[in-house]
Amino acid sequence: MRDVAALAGVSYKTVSRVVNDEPGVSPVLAERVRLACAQLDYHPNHTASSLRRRDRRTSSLGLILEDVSNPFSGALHRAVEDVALARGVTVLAGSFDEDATRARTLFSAFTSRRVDGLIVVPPAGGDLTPLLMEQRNGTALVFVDRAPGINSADTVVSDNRRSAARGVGHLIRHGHRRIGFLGDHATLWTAEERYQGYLDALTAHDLAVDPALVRRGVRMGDLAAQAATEMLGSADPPTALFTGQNLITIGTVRALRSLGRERDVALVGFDDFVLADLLEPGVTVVAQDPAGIGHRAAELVFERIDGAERPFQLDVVPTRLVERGSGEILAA
Amino acid sequence: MRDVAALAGVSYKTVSRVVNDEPGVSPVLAERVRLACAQLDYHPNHTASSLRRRDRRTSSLGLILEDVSNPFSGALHRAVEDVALARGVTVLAGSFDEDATRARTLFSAFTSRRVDGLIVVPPAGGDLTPLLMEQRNGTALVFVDRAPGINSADTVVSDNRRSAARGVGHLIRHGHRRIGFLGDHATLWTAEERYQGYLDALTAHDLAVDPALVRRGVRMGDLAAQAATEMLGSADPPTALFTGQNLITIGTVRALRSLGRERDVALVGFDDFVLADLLEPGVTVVAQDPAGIGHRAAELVFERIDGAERPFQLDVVPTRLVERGSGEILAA
DNA sequence: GTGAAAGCGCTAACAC
DNA sequence: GTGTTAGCGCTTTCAC
Repeated sequence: MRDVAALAGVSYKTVSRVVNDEPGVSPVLAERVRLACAQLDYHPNHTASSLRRRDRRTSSLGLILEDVSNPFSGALHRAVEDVALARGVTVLAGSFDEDATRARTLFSAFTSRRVDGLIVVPPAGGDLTPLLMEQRNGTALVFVDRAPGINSADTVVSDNRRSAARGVGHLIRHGHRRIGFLGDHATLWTAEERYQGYLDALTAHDLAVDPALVRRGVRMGDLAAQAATEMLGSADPPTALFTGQNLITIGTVRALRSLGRERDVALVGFDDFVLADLLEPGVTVVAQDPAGIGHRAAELVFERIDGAERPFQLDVVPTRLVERGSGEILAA
Repeated sequence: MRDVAALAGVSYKTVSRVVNDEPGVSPVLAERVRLACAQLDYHPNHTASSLRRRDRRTSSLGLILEDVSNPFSGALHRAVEDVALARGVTVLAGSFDEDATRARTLFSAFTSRRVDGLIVVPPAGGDLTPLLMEQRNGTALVFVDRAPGINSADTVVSDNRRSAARGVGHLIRHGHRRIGFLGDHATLWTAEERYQGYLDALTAHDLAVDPALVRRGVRMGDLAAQAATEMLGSADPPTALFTGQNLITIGTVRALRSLGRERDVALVGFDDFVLADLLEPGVTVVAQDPAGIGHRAAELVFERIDGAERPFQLDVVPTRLVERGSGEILAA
């Protein structure tokens, strides 16, 4: 920048004014400065500028996701990016991979870079204190996908419990009385919510909960397939299955296939997946809206960055029940 | 940091030494400093430190992808992240969405933040000059997925041409003589390479190229479906199809389904997709290795950051032919 | 309208 | 071992 000033024959500060489009520079000088910038291939150092700036803004956002390579995270990431881009804000994203230590590493990488805001999928069993301290220090904070127990930051989640109940209700309405539940570990907030939704639906229809029809902690597709196979092979098997997650649904489809019962046992899955409609039968799902979640989270984080002072809010993003065939199989 | 120094009763510099684990601080003082850090909830400002540092390193990497929400980009991103994390490096990622302007925006956001290295999917028709200038200014640069015409940076790509030839050869070996090609626009480097591979395979087996069997620029699934339908409805239809991209493959599967010809017309697709094995028949594909590409690209970028001086190299990551049924349908 | 000087949080170089 | 001073690239404050 010094070189630019020298070449343009103006002062340091004038260059700064031109670069930042500040008013009060004569057009002649401004043009001379711009020329010098181009000649020297000058690029302003954003990091130095935000260091000195009064507001300390870095125009960057940290995004702590479960795994940038899974479709849910990807869609959420993309939505955040789009909102951020419109404001000239850059996104730092990372995967914590259900590992609280890795989440901490990401967190400190982001805060040491002084991001203006943080959008975080809270790791199960992770300690949120550092996040909340940063929030008090002025970093905008929004939780997504999972609601931490405490009401201490804006939070955006899917309507897990009611949507799960709706999915199970759908099966009940198709005549099923024995509905199996295959879900993720109870320690995962979303998994627990969806399980509660399953229970809600059963009780709402005066159906008893049979522990033999509940399998939790079967996130891996193989585990899910095995659990489904066992359940269907039992003395008093279910006529329908509700699966609480993507990979579990897919594992279950595989199991039904290899048992040759995919047209016989009804299935509703939580969370959509590509090609669910091309399978035979198509898989009925409760579809989440990850882009909607990301979009909303970005809006909230920017409201806070812009200084909004209001109580913390919990936003619940609606889901859609997508009927494709598997969920409409009638009870025998 | 000043406050920490004051509280610990030491100088500015001593704090810096402790924070950076520099040798030559007495354990007593070090402990006092660490205590003060904890008490004041002090977090070093990484951005200020890299400003002053001799090497100017920001320990950050820019990643310019087509779209963070597509599975290929996601897997690549994740692989880069993992290599970077192991070195304490943070990744900034963005989607250019096949829009050269958006790519430029990302580029300048990243360079103004002084990333140490840049991993870039070069946009079709985009101007690479700014990237190459940054490279000369000392930013490590690696191109991925598409090889720009020029040999002016390390590049990591899939073995597009030969893999496509292999896929088409697979169909020929199953007795097909009339093989349709459905691909993306010729302006896309990968699409062109795959088309050339298609031609290679035909010529290698002394088969004529019939322009009626070639449709390019059908990236949208609908377009692909329509093109496939038309081709199969023609007077002298193909007995097999080779599709040059993910979405095109899926669109084609839909078309075959609605024509009821999925067990009759052979299909090999370029690029794998989830559940390809659960369709009936399973879809045979040439599977790329996006994680492998990302991993290699990250290695190369860090080699350059570490000061490696060697000619620019072009790394070609192998693909796998995954036989699942659709590609093994024999010619009538 | 323009510029000089101070200082953001930190590290480099060198003195003690 | 430890502290002092200068300065990274920039914006602020305030004087002209």
